[in-house]
Amino acid sequence: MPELPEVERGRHMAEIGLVGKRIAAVEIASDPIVFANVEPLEFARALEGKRVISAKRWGKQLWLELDGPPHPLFHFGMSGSFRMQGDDPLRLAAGPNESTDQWPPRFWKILLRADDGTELVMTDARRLGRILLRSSPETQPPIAKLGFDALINPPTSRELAKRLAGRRTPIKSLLLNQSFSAGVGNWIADEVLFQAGIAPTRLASTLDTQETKRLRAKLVSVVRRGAECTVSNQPYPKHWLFHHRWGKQAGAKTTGGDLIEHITVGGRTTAWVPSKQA
DNA sequence: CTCAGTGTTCAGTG
DNA sequence: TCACTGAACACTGA
Repeated sequence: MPELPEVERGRHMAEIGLVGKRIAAVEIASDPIVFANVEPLEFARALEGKRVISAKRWGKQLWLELDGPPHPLFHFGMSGSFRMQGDDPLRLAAGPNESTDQWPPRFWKILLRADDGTELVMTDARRLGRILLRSSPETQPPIAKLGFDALINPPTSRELAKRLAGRRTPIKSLLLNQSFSAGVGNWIADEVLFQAGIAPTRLASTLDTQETKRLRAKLVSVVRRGAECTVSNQPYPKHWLFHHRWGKQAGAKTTGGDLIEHITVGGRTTAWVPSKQA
């Protein structure tokens, strides 16, 4: 699930559920992969009793700023999400396997209980997610290595043009590079390029001024609208490629009736509309 | 049983 | 050293 909008949803959930409260208890699932060999007891002890000052996000990284270090940093990998008891009426944050009728839900990795009883968990079925502690999250890797976040500090078209110059890689690959544009994942890259009318295989350095302007505008609008929809449990706009791109269906078409083709770019399945993207 | 998959890392290449 | 590529990772569900 988690590209920038889904992670923003997690941040929002943590903001509503935890910010301003004290962490009364922490439960850690035994998982040396997701916790990268941090001792469960040590991890729990680092958080218990601390007050949550804010919930922050950069790209796909999400962290809680506590009233003292260290601060917990979450990455959702391919299948992670935050869940809160009683939240999520439309189950958008839950995969079909993550039934909401058990608590903590299947595949839970960490449970944070606030001093008012609110409980928030991170689940991760595929275990490609990570939970770390950082003394100063924003100045340390992995966050320190990330590029711009299209929701927080998008570049101007002029700046974007500079960063595109000399990059001999398909524009889609560059968009997926987190040190270039943090938070962009596979379907967002495809959606942005579709709406901007740029073929995913185009070498980044070959985009002209108009294309760069469109790319910049769509990067910002897709990410912003995507986050708004995901946070508020609303579906994405009906004209988005998103609704038609899954499953590699032969003959799949956009809302506008244009044929969708599936190829591989940068090692990832890529949906695009040849008649609209040059 | 096989395979794809909303992500990242790392060894290998040029 | 840098930019880039592709396999590997781990697991579920179709």
